[in-house]
Amino acid sequence: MAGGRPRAFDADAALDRALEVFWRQGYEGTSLSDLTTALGINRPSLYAAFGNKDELFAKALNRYISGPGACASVALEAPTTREVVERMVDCAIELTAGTDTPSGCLTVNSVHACGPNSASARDAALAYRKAGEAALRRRFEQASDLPEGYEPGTLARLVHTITDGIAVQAASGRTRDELRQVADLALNALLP
Amino acid sequence: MAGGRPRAFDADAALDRALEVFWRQGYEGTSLSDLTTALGINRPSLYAAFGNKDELFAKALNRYISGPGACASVALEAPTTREVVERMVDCAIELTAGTDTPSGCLTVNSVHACGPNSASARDAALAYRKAGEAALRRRFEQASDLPEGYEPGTLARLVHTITDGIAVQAASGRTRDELRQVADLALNALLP
DNA sequence: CCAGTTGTGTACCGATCGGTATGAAACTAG
DNA sequence: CTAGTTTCATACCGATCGGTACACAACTGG
Repeated sequence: MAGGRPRAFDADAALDRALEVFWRQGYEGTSLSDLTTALGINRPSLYAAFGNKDELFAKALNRYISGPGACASVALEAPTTREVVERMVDCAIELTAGTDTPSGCLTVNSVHACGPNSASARDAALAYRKAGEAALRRRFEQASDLPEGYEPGTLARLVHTITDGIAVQAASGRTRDELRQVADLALNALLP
Repeated sequence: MAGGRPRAFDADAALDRALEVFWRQGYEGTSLSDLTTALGINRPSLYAAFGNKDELFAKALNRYISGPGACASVALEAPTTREVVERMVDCAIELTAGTDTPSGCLTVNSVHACGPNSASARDAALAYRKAGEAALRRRFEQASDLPEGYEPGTLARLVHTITDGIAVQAASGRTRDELRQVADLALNALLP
């Protein structure tokens, strides 16, 4: 049992770069050549380290959720309903309209990859989205300060709808400050 | 001056089918082979009638805006601010979660086509989106019943954000009835 | 009939797609 | 050193991509 030739690149850093490419160009808009040039490695190394394109996307999506997108699950820990929603929306704005990262949301983008060869990427994104919304609903179900007439499931869906909308707006070029105004208006109307 | 061989297909009906394919699969997810089989014509006929893939997409997008998406501009004619928003949101739900048409919104989908060869499709979608939002803002600017503290531009952006979110939710599989509940909650909070 | 024009069908173009075979290079264990 | 193992680099695979050349069919005006 010997350990062969050491790999000449940092797999973690490479995955980060893959995430950035998928985030900017989407699953369908990213080719293997785009990936190999961005990662600075050649094709066989990519396949040996990450599997095929679908698996690499799945790993990048994983990193997206647990890295820059982690604020969404952290937001659930806020004490009040209002603060949960507030942090959730703030997270969406920073994530999708931040200046250091591509515009838009990777999961929202991937939902719209509906070509015949994109089913696996789309399904992976849908699974994360579904789980995220279920967690938000559970958080509201356990809340004691939910305003009268607000159903947990419906509120969760509305918040998710708004953060999705923010992602689309960010992908359309809307700036962070513009989205903050929109978010303030929505928040003050929804949970005054 | 003679009129050559008559074309063997209905160009209008073909364009409708092209729209449906782009709507369901997105610009990047739709190949020329998908189009020719869906339209029932062969490649040279498609190119002679509609130009290249980009031009066909532009024409399909045009038809989308002036056909099923026309409810968005009709909504602006409603008498009150509340009704404008109400119809706008209803339009988004019917358009993106209707049972006779593909799920999701073509312009929202196309914004997420950000591969290197999709710039023209993306730009066309962005132009329509920008124009639609400007029209909504102008409608609110001329409104006399705008609630106090509501800025026309911000409200227009929020409504657009919500309709975008609805489109994403519809593309994710959410049903029309679920979206109606979400829309009701949002509307009652925003314009009680 | 003929000439001119326009659409149709087939068969093809170079480029790129995702994915891989192959052999040399770089390491570890003995 | 050698044997075994893993990675790297090149070069390639069939399939599909968007787009087109070309010959023939179907029409109109004379």
